[in-house]
Amino acid sequence: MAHTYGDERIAEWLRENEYHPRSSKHGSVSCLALLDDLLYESDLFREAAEAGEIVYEEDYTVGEGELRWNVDLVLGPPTNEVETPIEGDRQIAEANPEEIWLAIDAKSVMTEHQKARRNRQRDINGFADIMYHHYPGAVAGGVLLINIADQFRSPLRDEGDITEHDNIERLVEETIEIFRTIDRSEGEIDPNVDAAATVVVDHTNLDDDHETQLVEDPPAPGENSIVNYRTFLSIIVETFEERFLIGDPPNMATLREADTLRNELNEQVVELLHYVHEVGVTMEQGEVSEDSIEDLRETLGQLEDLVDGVEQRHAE
DNA sequence: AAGCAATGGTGGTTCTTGGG
DNA sequence: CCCAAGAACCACCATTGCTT
Repeated sequence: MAHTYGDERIAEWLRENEYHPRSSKHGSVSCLALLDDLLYESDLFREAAEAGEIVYEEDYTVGEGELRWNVDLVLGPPTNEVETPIEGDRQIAEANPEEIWLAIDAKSVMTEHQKARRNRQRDINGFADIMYHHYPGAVAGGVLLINIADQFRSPLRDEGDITEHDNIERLVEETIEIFRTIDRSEGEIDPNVDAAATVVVDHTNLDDDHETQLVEDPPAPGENSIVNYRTFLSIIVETFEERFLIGDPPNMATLREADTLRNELNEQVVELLHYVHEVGVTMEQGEVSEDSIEDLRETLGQLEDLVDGVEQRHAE
């Protein structure tokens, strides 16, 4: 039986269900469909999943406080020694992961594109940044559902209040462009997203004969665009395989440590600059105080200590 | 198992601001 | 005065934990 890819499966779901902005259903559907795509496309991943070496979890909370994020789908090695059995026809177990190796956030822009797209762009960037902070090296991807229907009924608005979009093609085109041009990590381990997909659908949310369709013609991204769903999928598969399934996975503990150390260095340099400035000002006034010299000297010493720490830890 | 209130995430909507 | 962009708000959904 032929495999149905995630973009088509989202469209199928929308064809049979009503879209509700406050529901997490559509996001869940697209994430699980993507999970099936990964299992289908990557032999290495499927084998690891079948062997119980990788599990998945939906709606996973990363970090805490300000740096908290609810991730729609995460993949990683399981926490407990006890192997969770694989249930259902999906060849991967659902369990709590020990580390996060791959994280997917699903977002949608169904109406009010003008305003919503900037918010979603911010979400995707924030998501990638937080993932990098807690799980440096984890592959981060975003799936963005974009509606191109020129009419849309929002369940949040008053009955009969149908949103009409003239110039919807231009809006969708610009929205895709925003997600095409957000910064990517391009194989590096950095606070950017590894890949993002834009899935264009024609969905009115009206109970009429206008059937929901997956849109693949322009302005929907073509196969050679990095926001095309299938291209997105291959970038995710390639990055994920190379980083976690071939050879030794990166040591996240070391990466996290390096990140805090780098941040400390940065902070110390900023402080140093501040005191350099202070000394400069007092020199202009012709009255260099012993205090400001001492502040500068002290900060310099602290920076030196940090550098020593780096050397001890990392020099061979 | 069923009912219920509390809670938090979500994406659209409204309000505010700023530039022309 | 108008429009676009950003911030703040809000109504609803799903989930959880508790009680019956």
